[in-house]
Amino acid sequence: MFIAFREEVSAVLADALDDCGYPSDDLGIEVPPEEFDAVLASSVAFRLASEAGAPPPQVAGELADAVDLSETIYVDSVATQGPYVNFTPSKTYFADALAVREESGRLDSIGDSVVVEHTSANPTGPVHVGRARNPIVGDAVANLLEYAGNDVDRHYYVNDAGRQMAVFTWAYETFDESDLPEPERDRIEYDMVRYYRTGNEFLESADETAVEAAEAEIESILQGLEAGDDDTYERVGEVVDAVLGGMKECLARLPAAFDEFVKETRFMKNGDTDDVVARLKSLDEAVYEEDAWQLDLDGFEKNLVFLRSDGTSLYTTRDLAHHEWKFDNYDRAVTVLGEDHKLQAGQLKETLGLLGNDTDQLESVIYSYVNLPEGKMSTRAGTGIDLDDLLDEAIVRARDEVESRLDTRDRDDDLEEADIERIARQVGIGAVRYDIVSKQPTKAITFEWERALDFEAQSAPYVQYVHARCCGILDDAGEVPDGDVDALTEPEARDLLREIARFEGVIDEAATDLQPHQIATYTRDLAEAFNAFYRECPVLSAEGEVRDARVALVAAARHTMANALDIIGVEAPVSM
RNA sequence: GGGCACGUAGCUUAGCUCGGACCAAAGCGUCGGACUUCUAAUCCGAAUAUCGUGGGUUCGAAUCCCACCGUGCUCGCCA
Repeated sequence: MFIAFREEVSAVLADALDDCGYPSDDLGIEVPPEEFDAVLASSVAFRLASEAGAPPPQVAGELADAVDLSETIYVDSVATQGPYVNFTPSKTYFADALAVREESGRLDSIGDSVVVEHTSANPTGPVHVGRARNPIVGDAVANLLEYAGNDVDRHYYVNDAGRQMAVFTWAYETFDESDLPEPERDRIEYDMVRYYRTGNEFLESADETAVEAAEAEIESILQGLEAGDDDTYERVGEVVDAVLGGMKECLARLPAAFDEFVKETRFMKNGDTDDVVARLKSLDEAVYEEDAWQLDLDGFEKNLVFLRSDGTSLYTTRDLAHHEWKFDNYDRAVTVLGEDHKLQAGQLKETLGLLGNDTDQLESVIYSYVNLPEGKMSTRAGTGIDLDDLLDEAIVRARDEVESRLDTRDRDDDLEEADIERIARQVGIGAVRYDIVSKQPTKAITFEWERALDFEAQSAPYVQYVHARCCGILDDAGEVPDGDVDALTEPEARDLLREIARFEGVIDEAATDLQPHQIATYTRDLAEAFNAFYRECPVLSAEGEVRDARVALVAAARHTMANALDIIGVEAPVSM
């Protein structure tokens, strides 16, 4: 509806401008304020005024007269309001909005295959809140692109060949269970991270000879990986797979699921990294300084080292091979990454271009880390709030809320223990996700328990509640009739239809901008429109055509809300 | 110090990419109202803003440009 409406407006307006002898490169199409009936408007008359030698309202009138609506389906009428040219929707526009169900917001396939890489946290220990934006934003970006008609794969790139993993492997093989503190939680990555922390502590505080011996062992692990030594792969792989297994379980609680975990060692073993290194060396930008191969990239503040003086590759070297593999297999590649990786990402893209790749197909979504009031979270140092703890606490608090509301609850549907548990989980985890996904990712967040777990505010339960209300009405309404849009005469019903019709446009724009927070903003607009309708238009007590149409509208609203929540990864409760 | 990002009511944010009906929109908090009626995790109303500061471009700037201030990130043969 909205997208077709917009296309119709563009077409008829461009024609009208041509007919009047004005340039049609700038249509000035915008969304009018709420109080207008128009779905779209144009402010182009402002800019044509001086050329036309007439005041903007007069130009607007001339254009409105020239607009030909004989072929349009969704645009019903055109009118001027001062300097603005307003386009109002037809009955078909509202009727189509009333008819949306499960498919609400899903755009036609555009046939692009897209890989969304997100999270990709090093397998060093429990997922902490500092990085929690990554899986939450990443999952939403992937969902969004899917709704926008792309064929999406979700990848987690596993850094299993870096120095960190070599340190971890050495620590795991060196220290004994008895040297370690009790694990914070009964899951494998909490068990394993104790080796990593103890190992790092040792490297920082042990005497020089002991550290040298340890470093020699770490170095031999890195060399083993570089040489493709099977035994080394196996040793490192054991640690990586164990820790990653636990992290997957944590992420599954959000839930964030992946189609593939791509290990960087894959691009070492198959020779791609060596191939990249050879090609990099032959570039004009390649320099050999201080025994290390580097790239002197234009416009970057530091050289990109791609081969250490000991001959081993670096993260970015392997990532180059990784991205060429993505380009071979997908039309587009989107990466969600923290702002601290921005410089590296810029160098990666530049270098991929030098290697002959079309870098237009690579896009990033940058987010800033969640910090504690006292500073950064770190797995190594053990400073940080574990995502598991945040989710646990969210569920506990949500459960308290559910229980405290049981006494005053109007609806007599007798919630069972299983329902209480379900609602607590949906609301608790939903609130955490919504809080994160509803903000622009570039804004810094300082973690505070009270704020992260605020169920008031502009929060998940507010929009989830609308879905639950819809489900409650539909449960009692029986079969959902098609409904006649002419029976929906109240402005609140019309406004709700407009919001529903707009959903596809919101998805289109949010997907183009890779900004899932626009969907979160939309859920609030939709919720407000529904609540106004709910207040003014009784559904079950209405009769005949009116009741049928209102039931259909509730069904359309319910599915639209469900899909909007689906995109941002927040569950849609059938009751609350 | 260089580069990048962010700065909007007391607090948390939307609007900024694409300037226009914006003398700026929400939530929390404050104050006052609405449940014998489809779930009150709801709704209605009141008060609260030099849109960081200064300049510029424009018929028009929260939105674009420049400078400055503040905060964060970054400037490793780490990732």
